[in-house]
Amino acid sequence: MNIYQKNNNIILTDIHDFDLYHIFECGQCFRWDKQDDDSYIGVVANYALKISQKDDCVTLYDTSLEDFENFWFGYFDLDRDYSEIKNTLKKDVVLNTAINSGQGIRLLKQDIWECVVSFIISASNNIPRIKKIISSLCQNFGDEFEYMGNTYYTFPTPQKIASLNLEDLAIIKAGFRDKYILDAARKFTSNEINNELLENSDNAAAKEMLMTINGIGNKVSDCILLFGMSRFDTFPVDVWIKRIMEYCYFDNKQKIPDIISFSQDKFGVLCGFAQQYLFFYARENQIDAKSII
DNA sequence: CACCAGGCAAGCC
DNA sequence: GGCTTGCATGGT
Repeated sequence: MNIYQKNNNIILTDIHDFDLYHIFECGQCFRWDKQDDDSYIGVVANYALKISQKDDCVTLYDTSLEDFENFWFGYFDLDRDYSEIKNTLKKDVVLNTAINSGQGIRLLKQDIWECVVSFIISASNNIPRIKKIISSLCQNFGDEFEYMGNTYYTFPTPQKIASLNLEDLAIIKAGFRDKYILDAARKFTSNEINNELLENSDNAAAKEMLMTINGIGNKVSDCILLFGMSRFDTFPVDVWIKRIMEYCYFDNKQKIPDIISFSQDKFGVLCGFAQQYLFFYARENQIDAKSII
């Protein structure tokens, strides 16, 4: 990969294992929106970014080299060799197919708190509505800033959300999840839970801590570990993953804990990456209940 | 063809 | 089994 600065843009050439559609549509994030010209605009931390791609050339618009090196490089996980990961996983025939479908997936380095709230909202919900609720949360309670002539909003802090009540939060139409969001904010502001405590815990202890929050169970806590804490040995199982695993490996119904232990045995420290390739493959090919015998 | 009723969607309690 | 909300779906 080569990095150039041109006008106010950062241009990456000869980039591999990187595809905007694969990265943003594999279920890990909710604040990136595809534009009519196939570029994406998203908000991360206190940055907004427009990013486009043509083959092995990627452009980050109106961004300094400093911000790229200090922030976006890490966010897009550009220091990791995905070719090596894919070569290992491709030894499995199912993963080989899944990787051919979403070869450009990368695991984004996301914020723990944002993952906590986002995946609470994801429970029993669909992606367009998840995105709508999160967007409304930010617009109503985040801080406003400008980028390329448009207004964007940061993700509200635990302190900001903890200062709200259920009536305030009703405006985002999260439904029964609003009380869970408040509980999460209270536990993060009281430091009953915080990033440092989580990062100093092993997977089991971190999950246990997260699951003291109302609205966070096994699946949501696994998503927080994988997407917010880089715990790549976790394998979140939602209905899509359950279906594709049953369809490709078992040919019948399975219990979720059995699917998890099967995957952790099979993919080891790479099972978080495997999960993303499988999720994208399942969604792209609409592997649904009808596909299962 | 418009309209409505019932089902259901990245789970959790 | 219930939970909020919004929406695609099929029936009227």
